[in-house]
Amino acid sequence: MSTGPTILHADLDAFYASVEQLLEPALRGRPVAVGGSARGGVVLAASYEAKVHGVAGGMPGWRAAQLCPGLTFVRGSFHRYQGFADEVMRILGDVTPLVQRISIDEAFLDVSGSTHLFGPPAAIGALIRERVRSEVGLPISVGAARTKHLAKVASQVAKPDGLLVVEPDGEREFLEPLPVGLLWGVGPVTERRLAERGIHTIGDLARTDRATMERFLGRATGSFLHALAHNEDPRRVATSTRARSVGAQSALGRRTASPELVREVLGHLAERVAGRLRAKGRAGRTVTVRVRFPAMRSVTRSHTLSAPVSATLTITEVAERLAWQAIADQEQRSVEVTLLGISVSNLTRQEAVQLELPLPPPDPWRPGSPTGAARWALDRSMDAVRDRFGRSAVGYLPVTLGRRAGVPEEFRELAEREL
DNA sequence: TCTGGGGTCCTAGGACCC
DNA sequence: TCTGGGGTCCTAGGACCC
Repeated sequence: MSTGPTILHADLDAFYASVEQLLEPALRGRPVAVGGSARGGVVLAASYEAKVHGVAGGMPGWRAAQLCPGLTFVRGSFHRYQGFADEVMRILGDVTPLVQRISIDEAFLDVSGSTHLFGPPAAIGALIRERVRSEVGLPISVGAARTKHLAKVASQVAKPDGLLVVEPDGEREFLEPLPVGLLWGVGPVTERRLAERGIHTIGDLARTDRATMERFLGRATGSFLHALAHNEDPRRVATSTRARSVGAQSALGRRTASPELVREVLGHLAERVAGRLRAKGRAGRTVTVRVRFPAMRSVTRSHTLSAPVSATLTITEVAERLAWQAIADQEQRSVEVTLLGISVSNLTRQEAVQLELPLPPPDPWRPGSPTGAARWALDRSMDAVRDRFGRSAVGYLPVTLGRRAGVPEEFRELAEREL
């Protein structure tokens, strides 16, 4: 049992934007936004030169342009990112087999068994950074500490392009002055709630009694943060858990919710979701639909079926019914929607012979449509055609969807990729 | 000028069961 | 006379992360 700072957190800096600067030398040293434009859309990633002006991921493009004159918008080379990230992960794997990848561009490493080969954690961190820089060409920050959580905080503090080792006897001193927002699980809302009580730093948080925190943050969050502020690491960062849901959504701009639009969008989303479920050999009992209205007001409606489903048409039908429930609840004659989404949860393994039950009697059940196993078999054969000839080769819906708001197809494909 | 897409987890109320 | 207590599932909303 090691007591040294043997957990490393390695995190590529402004990953998408750094790749763009690597691919296009003219962008180096300049503020870059991946995604969006000065007229609209959303920024998916920003280079550090843009971040110093306040540009951040998730920000509307027009706002980013306002904050940072001279910002260059690039569309994004989404088909390239996975390869660069995989290269980096391969380098991490050279240091230790104990690598836990937690997203496309970051991973935890347990290097307790590697120090006899590569030296102390600080040397290992430096080696990783040097190799990633020289062999891939990207900046990466590394934090080292006794626990995963603390290592992650350290890498955030080390950014950009830095290395920070927190020695065990310096942990309290390190955490004390840091803003609470650096803790995993403290977002803007929690940060504001804490600030209202005069709690700004992790030190402030550690001095607050647990009961108070649980009262205004909820039991789980309160006790969790209490433990973190005292540098206990109660939550295991989950290792390779199975997906609990599969979903897809699509921003639409601002469109009137016509039957044609709803059917077409939900049909495409169901095709994506159901296809991914079948590819994983899974199916789910709960179908959830999200409908977003102007001003970011969104509602969800869900329905749990008696048996798991993964057939495109079945998911489409349930989703359509749920979406109209949500829209009808708005009590307006003409309803505008800005986003539709479908998610399937309550997942189980898809058995070879699928018993996809018809919906209960009150549901609109199309008399002529193939049911249950027949639908699933039909989907499987269309999956096979798509595997050979591409996604658009065959489907239930004509690809007539007009120009929609939203991100390039390659971004969705990157996002839905398994790590 | 009007906000992406993929997820996870927590909370709270109600239904239902024993 | 007038209503326990615990557990589980479902639904809806929301915070958060990358």
